Amino acid sequence: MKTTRRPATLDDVARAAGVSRSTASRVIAGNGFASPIARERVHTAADRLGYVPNAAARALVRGAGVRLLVAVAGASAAVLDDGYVDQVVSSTAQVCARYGLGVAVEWVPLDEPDRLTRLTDDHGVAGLLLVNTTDVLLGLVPGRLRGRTVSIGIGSTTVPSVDIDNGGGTAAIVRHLYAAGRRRIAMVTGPRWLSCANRSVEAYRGLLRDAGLPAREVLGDFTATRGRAAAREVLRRWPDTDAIVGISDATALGVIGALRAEGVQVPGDVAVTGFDDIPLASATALTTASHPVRRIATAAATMVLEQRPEPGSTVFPSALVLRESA
Amino acid sequence: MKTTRRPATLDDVARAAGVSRSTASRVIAGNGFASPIARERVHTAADRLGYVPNAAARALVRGAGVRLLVAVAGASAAVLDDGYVDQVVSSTAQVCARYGLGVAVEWVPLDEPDRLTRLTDDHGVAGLLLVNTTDVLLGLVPGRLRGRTVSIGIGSTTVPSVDIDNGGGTAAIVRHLYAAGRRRIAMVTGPRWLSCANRSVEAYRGLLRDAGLPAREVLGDFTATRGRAAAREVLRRWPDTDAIVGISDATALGVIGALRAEGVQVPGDVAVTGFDDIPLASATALTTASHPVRRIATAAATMVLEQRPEPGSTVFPSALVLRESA
DNA sequence: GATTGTGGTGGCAGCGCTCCCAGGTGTGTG
DNA sequence: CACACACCTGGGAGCGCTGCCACCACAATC
Repeated sequence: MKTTRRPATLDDVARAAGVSRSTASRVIAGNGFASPIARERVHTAADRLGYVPNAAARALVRGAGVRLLVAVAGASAAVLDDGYVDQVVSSTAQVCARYGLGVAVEWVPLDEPDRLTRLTDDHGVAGLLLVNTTDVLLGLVPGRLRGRTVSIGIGSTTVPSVDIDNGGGTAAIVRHLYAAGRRRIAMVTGPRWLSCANRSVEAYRGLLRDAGLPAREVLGDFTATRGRAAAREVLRRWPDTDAIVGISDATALGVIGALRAEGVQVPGDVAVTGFDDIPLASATALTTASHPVRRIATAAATMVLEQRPEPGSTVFPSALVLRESA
Repeated sequence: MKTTRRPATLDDVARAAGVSRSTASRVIAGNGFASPIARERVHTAADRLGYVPNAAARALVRGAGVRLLVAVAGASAAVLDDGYVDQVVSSTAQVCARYGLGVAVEWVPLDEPDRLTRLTDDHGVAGLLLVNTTDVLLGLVPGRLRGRTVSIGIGSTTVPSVDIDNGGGTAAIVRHLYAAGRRRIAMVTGPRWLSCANRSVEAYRGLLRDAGLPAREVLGDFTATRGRAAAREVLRRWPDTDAIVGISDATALGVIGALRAEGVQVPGDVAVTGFDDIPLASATALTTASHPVRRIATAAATMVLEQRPEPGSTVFPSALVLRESA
């Protein structure tokens, strides 16, 4: 047993394997030539010594940085205290663990995009994950991080993205409502600056237009509070509405609360749908569309860490989840 | 504007300030002597150049590590995909961001505690946050990380901890049930190996003993599924039960589901309570006790990063949240 | 005037790693 | 048999930073 708690270094491994540090490095890092014999001996020695590469030293010499930054755009710092962001960060931290890296989260105020520049000037940043980002922010990604940046939810030509198929999910929902005989379908949308929200809205508009039905849109912001207010507005402007499509489950839950408070039956008088399939949705029997946040975040983080983001958008399908609210 | 994207180094700052690198280091790191004049000039130069210390280099020379490890003990890797762990990791990542560090999460299987040793042998680990840990695990924390380790939820003499006052929260719940006239109070407990769960159980036992009432305990595991089964067991063993205390909100929600399926009125026939006050609790009108996970995790992470964990336990109060289920 | 501080400073080694470069040893071609 | 061209290897520099050490100036003490 080793009595010294000093962790094994590459030198220790090289010595144990009877090769030079250079050769050991080549084998461990996996680039450059190395004979099968050398490879074998280095790996054996490394295993025996329980060798783990020193992330700091590696990052220093490679100029690579040592942590992945999750930058979340939003109106206030409160966006960070959110179940969605929690899942993104936590999944990312699981992936990072396998690479000897860590994750940090920071908020980028919508009205102060330069904050991103300051955050990425730190050469400790090995990669960038953009959440709820905007075109402005996308343009601010420094060259150093090009090829090490992935956006979640918002695509662009310069930065690859991983997305949920908001359009497809929303389309499935609207089609379901139509098939169930609903014809006066309203929607509580998301903030206009978020393109992923707009994809849902466009799917809704497209389907209604194809069916020759008018769109009934009220601006929302993903929250239940805003959903409540929006529901009342829908009722006031279009009293004959028989279905409300929520941009998110939280929105839909707010809508349902407001409707029931007004004595409107759900789904009897008005069907209500959400998006995301959060745990609360199954408990409240909300019809919604799935949103595999963990898988999306894991895919995005892996792209960044493997340093080969797939250009363009990688889109995960969203499945219709039928429950009682619609 | 700087055209080269190379970030400023300490050498650049020292040169701009007209001092040696040593002096600049002393000023920036804040230890050792430095004249007010030197201090002033270094800070000015650093600001002007937008200098950010290279976390990797600093960690390398200090032998300090570059990320905080959140180690979660549990039966399966699925413990990581959990809202509670998400919040801990995400809050920690917020704190870490301020220190130029990152977070990684790893699962430590209950039947393979040695995994922790392998994880902490990595000298990239700057600090350790133990979640749902056990005495065995607490004993496995290496000397190198002593003083840089905090446990969340489980205390010990060797490792400082940050806790929620499970005992106090549960006591408040049981007292409330008693005050409401409930006298045949059962409890669905947590796994025996988790001391934070046991604190709740002991508070429950103590209060019932003081009131001269018998305890009615069924083993649970924090999940809704187990809560459902446990509720049926309570009904079978003690059909006259008029209140069930759940170890968690998920447990309580399972209990309620099972009771209603059996035609038992909640809270009419049987009052049910939870613990944690998750979002679902307010939506389902569950009486519970608050559990400020974010504040707890932030406090724990700060202790680790400041390298001065308060010895013993730091306990956050848990407040009774009255709703309709009890 | 010689000694002992005491606050302030720069030189320099070295943390663990990667990668360039010079120099092997073998196999195929002119 | 000389040459080219593989493949493979070890030496060594150096990434950016900290902290030890030697040094210097100046004031206080003997």
